[in-house]
Amino acid sequence: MTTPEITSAANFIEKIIEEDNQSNKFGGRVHTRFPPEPNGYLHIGHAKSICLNFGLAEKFGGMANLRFDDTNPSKEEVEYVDSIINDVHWLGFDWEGRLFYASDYFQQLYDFALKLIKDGNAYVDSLTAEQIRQHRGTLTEPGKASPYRGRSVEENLNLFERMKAGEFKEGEHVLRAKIDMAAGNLNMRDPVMYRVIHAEHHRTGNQWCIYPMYDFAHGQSDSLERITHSICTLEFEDHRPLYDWFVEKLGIYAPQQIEFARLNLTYTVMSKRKLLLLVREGHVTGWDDPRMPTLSGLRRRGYTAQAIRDFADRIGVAKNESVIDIALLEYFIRQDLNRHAQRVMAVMNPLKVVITNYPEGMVEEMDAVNNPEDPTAGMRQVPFSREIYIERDDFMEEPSKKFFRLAPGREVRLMHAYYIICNEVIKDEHGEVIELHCSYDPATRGGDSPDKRKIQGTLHWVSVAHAMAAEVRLYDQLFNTPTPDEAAEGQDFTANLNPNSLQILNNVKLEPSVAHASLGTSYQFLRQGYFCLDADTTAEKLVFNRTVTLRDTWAKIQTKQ
RNA sequence: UGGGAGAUCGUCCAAUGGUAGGACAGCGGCCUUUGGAGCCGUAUAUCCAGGUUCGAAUCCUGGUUUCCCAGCCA
Repeated sequence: MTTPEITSAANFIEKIIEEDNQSNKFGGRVHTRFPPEPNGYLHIGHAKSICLNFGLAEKFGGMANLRFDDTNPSKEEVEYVDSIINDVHWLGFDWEGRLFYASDYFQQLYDFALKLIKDGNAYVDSLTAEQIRQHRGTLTEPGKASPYRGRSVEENLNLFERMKAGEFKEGEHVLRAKIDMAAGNLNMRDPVMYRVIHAEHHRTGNQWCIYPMYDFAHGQSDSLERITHSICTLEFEDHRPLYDWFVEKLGIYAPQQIEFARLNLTYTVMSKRKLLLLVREGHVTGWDDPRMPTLSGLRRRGYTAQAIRDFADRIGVAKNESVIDIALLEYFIRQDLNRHAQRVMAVMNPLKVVITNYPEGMVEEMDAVNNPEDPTAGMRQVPFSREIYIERDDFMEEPSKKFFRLAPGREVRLMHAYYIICNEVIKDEHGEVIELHCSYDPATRGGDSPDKRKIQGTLHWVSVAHAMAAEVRLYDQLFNTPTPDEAAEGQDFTANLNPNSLQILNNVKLEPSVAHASLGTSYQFLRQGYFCLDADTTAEKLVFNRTVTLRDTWAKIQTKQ
């Protein structure tokens, strides 16, 4: 990789770790983990967390685990497990065999619960969910004790064992921690530890019908794996006292939890719930729709792991809730692809040009540089002939002052080929331009003239006889507002969906060298942007996705006018 | 007086008592066989009010304001 090191200042988590190493808090160990719930596909927000956790381990010579928080069988599926494993790998991280599941610890967690019951720190409650909610109190008023709070250890043990044995229906009983119903922190008002769920678990099958709540599983899982720094997002800040309480009552190893602000991006949404809704309601074609902020979507769109990692490095880590401009992500994919993508000529919206003084039937193979940023990328040959396609937007019958492409009487350069002058404009009966008659200067072969005369415009082109047809999918932001979550009164975020987020071009002409395109390979379509071959490609039809446009100063000039 | 956490250029992130700096975005220019890339330059910020100090983004006091929490979700 030629990507230069992104050097950012130490973030606050690295500073904490440095201090911990100074004080020998964990004996110099650094052990993190990325703990997703397998209830959806990973998105770029997760990438931030993955890069953070695995990056920290790398930086401090420690380890990072991958652990699935699979405590709720009613929402979790193996499809998600597989995609998550694949995505973390794709990003370029390795858990070195330390792939764990919270469900690995179900027996241990059950034993922990038994201890808490025996010590009088947990009890079986038989209130309904609704009653529990009412007893919890409100943000400003304390809760009140459940009538079952005083059950004896024996009775609790008996009931809990029968919960486990499957004697009760869902909702009949739960196991609760006995803490403080008047706590200002609602998480401490006797939180539920276990609930009955009669559902098949993707790993433990029907072995269990009671499942630990996340709050009773997560901290202990970190403890069992001897995680040193349990990094999580801000909303778990007020769960930390609860995790600390469990660890203390259980007398087990105590990791240190550190919270950071999750990633938000303009023009997209970043919650699994909302992404799932987009998929379920058919607003996108699937989790890997190239407009989705999922890793599978970005990958299909043509984003590289390197670009995403560089992005994650650059945005930093802090506790300040922030929204990153999507332009920053685009900057990093352009940077990566500019250095690595082969250049190729593609005409999106073809306009036929006949070069009247070029011999009929003649074909020349023109030498073309594959990547001016990378001398090792070599050269290729592109066939040139009497009839070519150029971009319709590259011709203007009455050009404005700043337009320096083709126009009647004007000379432009055909990249890697010749200078041409437009002599005649052919129109159909509606006045629509359908063809241009031009003449070329044979002395300018290769795109350079002996007299060194100044040529303002350089156009890309494709030989009519050699052109390959393709479908090209142009993507725009999925939402038409930077903050789609802020929907108008009475509407939800789907009201902000951009109806024009996908535009399909069916008549794209490509130079023949792309015949060898393989899935996922990125090209720069000269002067237009970066594109990659899509999985929808068939033997009959090439399909390309536009990853991102090139920066376009002409477009900017136009919008200013 | 419910609990917890934040507030620095337009957007992110730095600066931990000593010249407020970087990136993206913007603007201007140079260069160019991609109106790409690259290069150079440039404007813009410490939530507010007091206080401590030779000196405050940083420390103290008091405000303002934003976010999170009342799932048997994670």
